[in-house]
Amino acid sequence: MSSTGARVLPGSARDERPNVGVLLRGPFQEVVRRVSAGLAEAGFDDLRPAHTAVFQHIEADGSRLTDLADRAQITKQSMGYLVDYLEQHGYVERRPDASDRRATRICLTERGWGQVRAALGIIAALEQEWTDALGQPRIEQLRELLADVGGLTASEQS
Amino acid sequence: MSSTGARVLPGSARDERPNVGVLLRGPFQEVVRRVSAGLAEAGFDDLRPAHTAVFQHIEADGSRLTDLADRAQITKQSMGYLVDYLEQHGYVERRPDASDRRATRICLTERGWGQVRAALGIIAALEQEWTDALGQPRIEQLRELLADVGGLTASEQS
DNA sequence: ACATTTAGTCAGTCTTCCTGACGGTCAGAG
DNA sequence: CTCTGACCGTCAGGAAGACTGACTAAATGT
Repeated sequence: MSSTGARVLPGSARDERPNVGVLLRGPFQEVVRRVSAGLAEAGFDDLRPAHTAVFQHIEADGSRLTDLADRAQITKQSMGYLVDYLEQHGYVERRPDASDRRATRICLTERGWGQVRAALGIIAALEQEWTDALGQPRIEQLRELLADVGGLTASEQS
Repeated sequence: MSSTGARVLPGSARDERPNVGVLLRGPFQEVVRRVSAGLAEAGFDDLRPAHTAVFQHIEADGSRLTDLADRAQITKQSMGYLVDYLEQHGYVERRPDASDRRATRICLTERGWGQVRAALGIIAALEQEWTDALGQPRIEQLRELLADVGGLTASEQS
């Protein structure tokens, strides 16, 4: 995900102490790299980083385009573009929404579900690697701290 | 295979436990958002996220285009594009390299240094916010854990 | 001296986002 | 029942930022 670029966080090498931005970036981008590589290896080689925005936010019984766009923080047009691609490649399908004829529900196909399972498996494997290296308690601590920090800003958002 | 959890529902909300990828993404993107917003407010409103790649890797006495491209993991053409823009907007300047007439050194101007200081200040302020909310020891712990996890993969890279 | 490598640019393309405008649909008010 | 405004999704056009391939000029190694 080349678009993960933080805006102008300077100085990984110059500072006495790397700042939190730099510290967070390393592990985060490692996750991105591993998922991307692992999916390609598992046969899902027609997916690009941007498509994670869809898989990450779609609900089990299907979601509306507008909802997906909101959650992924992109415009509905951009989301439409991503969904078009995924539909052509058999990962999702559009179904009419029974309760609202304006809307369509974006649903995962069997192939789409396979991709989700694969991605979660890859992340679980990576977490296991980290656990093997640092020990279960420290990873547990890391999870907790990240959740706490994430919670600070999640509540601020509208 | 990935029947580990059998859970495999997509979406951050549906899993019993968010995976590490999701946990890392929140705080990381918060840093990105804050730096971006803060720089714009500080008058550096002609910068885009991609320019991070330059400021992050440039050395105090200037760097070569090729070196910057290598460190940022993009092609030298793409880096050239970014440097052109920053040069036009007064953040960097190209100087001939005394020891190699093929090369030019990309150096930060005074404005470029100002941007670097501003970005570091914004990150420091955010870290202080987190410290106020969670307490110094926990943030210290977080730094340490992130550094450890980052160290795992930094050594793997060729 | 000549072949190879290296620094940087030029040209063209592709992906992924954006804004603006539009047609179909829903829902509440008169 | 119809009007009006809000909402769902698509179409059209454009820009940013990355890519590949081909090139010039300079340095380096044999």
